[in-house]
Amino acid sequence: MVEKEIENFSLAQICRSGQCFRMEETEDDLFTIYAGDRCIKIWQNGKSCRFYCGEEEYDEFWKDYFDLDNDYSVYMAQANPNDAYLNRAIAFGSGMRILKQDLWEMIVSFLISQQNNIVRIRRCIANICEKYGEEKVIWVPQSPEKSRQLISSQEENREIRYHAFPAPEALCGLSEDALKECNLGYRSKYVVRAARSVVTGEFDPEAVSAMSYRKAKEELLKLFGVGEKVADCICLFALHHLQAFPMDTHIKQAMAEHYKRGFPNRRYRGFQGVMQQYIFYYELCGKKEYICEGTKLKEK
DNA sequence: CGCCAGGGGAGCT
DNA sequence: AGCTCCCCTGGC
Repeated sequence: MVEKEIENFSLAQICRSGQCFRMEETEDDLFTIYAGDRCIKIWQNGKSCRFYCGEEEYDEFWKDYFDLDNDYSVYMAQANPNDAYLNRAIAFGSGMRILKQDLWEMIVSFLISQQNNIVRIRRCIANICEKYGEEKVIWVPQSPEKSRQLISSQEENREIRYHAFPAPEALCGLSEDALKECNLGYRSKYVVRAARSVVTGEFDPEAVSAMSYRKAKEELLKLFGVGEKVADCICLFALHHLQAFPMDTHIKQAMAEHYKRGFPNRRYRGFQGVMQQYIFYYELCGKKEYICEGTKLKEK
């Protein structure tokens, strides 16, 4: 059990931001996050966070995963004071983080994301995890009420079974259409071929992780089904290349409306991706009329 | 049934 | 860079 006070960190916002498809608010203020073969429950009320894991796991994995050593107020403060739109977006998503997710998982997730909506992307990923991911077990407090108290004895805990994200080896032997059963549609062959590329060594995640943004993107673009936008999403959400600026339909729309002369890349050199994420989240969730209920947003 | 949109991509010019 | 065509599912 790890207790922290964290500034500019909102699991609710990250959850809705579309960079992570295996994260949900299970109960009020209680989040469940799956990452690779891990799973964690986190309770958050404002700045107060309670990670249901040991100090060791927090230090060696989750702290880095959520980019918690990085001070995002530095990025936010860089916004041009005359750019009212960007400042609105930043204020709306002030708890945003760019996660450091698993490379293989992000390749598959964003291959699936193309011509697809977020609800269905989540379902597709849940399907392939359930069918091809290794079964895992963790222990969590048995009820939301109890989760609000500190619990150390394991008898009071309850086991949770879940499925890890499938390894490339679990998918490389499938026929190209096999994942249509998981609702992937024509994207099935992209995922199967990507798995083969990894298993044959043609695409080496370790090596790509060590590359610069340019080189990594170049390698990613070699994968069948990976184009500009998907490559940039992977660079941003797995490799933490904060200069990557994925141009999806929402962002294109925002650019056309608010940055007719192009996004000021000079000004935000090196962290355009962070600004992109504030804008994306604002376009996705900030436009409709919402009622705020704690960390939850309800459509009016 | 048709139509279209959902965080595109490949393969051309 | 811009165009066409391709691809699949879900909602109306």
